Amino acid sequence: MDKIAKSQVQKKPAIRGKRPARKTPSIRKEELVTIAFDLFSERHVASVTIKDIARETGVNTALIYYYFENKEDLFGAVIEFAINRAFENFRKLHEQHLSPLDDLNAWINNNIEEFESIRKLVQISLDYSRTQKSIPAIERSIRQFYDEEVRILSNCIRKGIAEKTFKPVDADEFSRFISTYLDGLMVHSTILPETDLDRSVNQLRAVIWTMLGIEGTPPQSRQGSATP
Amino acid sequence: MDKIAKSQVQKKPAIRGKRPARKTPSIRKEELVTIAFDLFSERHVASVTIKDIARETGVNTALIYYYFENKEDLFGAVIEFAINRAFENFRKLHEQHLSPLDDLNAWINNNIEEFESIRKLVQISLDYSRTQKSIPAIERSIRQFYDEEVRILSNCIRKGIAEKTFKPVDADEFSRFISTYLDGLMVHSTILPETDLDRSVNQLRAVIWTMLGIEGTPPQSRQGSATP
DNA sequence: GTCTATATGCAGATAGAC
DNA sequence: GTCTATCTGCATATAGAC
Repeated sequence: MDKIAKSQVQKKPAIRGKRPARKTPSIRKEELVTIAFDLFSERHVASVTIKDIARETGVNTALIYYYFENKEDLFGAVIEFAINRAFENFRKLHEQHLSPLDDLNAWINNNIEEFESIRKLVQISLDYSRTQKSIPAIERSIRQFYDEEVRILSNCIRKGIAEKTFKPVDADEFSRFISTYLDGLMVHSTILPETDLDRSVNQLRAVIWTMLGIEGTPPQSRQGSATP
Repeated sequence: MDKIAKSQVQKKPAIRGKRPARKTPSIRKEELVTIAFDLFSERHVASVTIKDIARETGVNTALIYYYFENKEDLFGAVIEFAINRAFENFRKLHEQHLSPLDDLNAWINNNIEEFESIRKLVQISLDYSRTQKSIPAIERSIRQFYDEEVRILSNCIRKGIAEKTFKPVDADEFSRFISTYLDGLMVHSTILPETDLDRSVNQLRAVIWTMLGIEGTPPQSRQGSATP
């Protein structure tokens, strides 16, 4: 009884928070990683200071070193986080749809929906690649991300070809082509912010439809949200 | 006579160099810009120190401040330099070839030949875009670069369509598509260094040939140099 | 035009209180 | 878990000699 009471008393003062409420490690860590992810992708690691991240998160600089060994460690965690999130996203695409065409459309739509977050991931991967540092685990993750993206698309195309709804093409090669184009789109939209995403994706659809000999006009994305 | 002799004498002591031979301002400046260009594109501005550039150029840190106001100024000069060089390169493509098909091939080949230097330019443009700073002159240059690249290609496609050697497509839109794909390729080859450039370009050719309904198989790039 | 020497400031990182 | 205070080192930038 006394012991329990005591332990309760012990907890109370711990809960009385200062400015930023005391959070469980995992929450705080995730919070830091998410914010660092945004900052790093927007401005490059070297241009973002630990203080920037701390300020943006609303915590003190030193706290970052409580959760991460150093800036590089944080950067690693950020890449890992971004890639894992992207992978989770791929899972949606693994739910088997009925037709390869539906799968294809789902794949494209997913890329539109997740455009911003994929763009950030690509950007950070690019920044990482320009680092001299070599962290095998991260490199593996990045490769896996691209492989998985291409694999999903490639499977769907292969299936379509087998079913004769798509004209025969080299599925792997063509998937890589599409993936590369999308990367280009990410870069373009960063360099030229006025880039019309919907138009660019519609153009991609036009090419895919022609290459795969799909009948009819491809579905068009409209500007803004999906709501009418 | 005397005046001429005197001017010759004046020059002599100037030529007596220390470790790094004294150079004319324009040479040195260009040298610094070229080296900075390589470093910035490989490693991002913020990760390259003035000392790095000085060391690589074989001069003293302070000399950089003799030629440039500060690092940002140097960065601006680097972008300007890179874009101008790219523009000079475009001039080749303006020499009118005989057929649109030759023009198209020339355009693609140019992109292969200049791949490294365009990649660096794209990389630096991307880095610049992530800077908060807005230097209108630079932004204009970057836009002009993309516009020009697309314009050249688009003209050639338009001509081919007029001559009925190409199937009708939206020339501007399709040119932008190709340009975007190439940007993607630059990114890809940085992130995934094992990227097979020739294969990727051949795949691009396959798509272009299909989209434009060009008869026969497109010319294939082989690995390595053009020599047999 | 190029160097030596140096000021200055700030970013990354730690110690230790609470 | 979070903060205050502080050290350290290095990068940008300048002054001034040659």
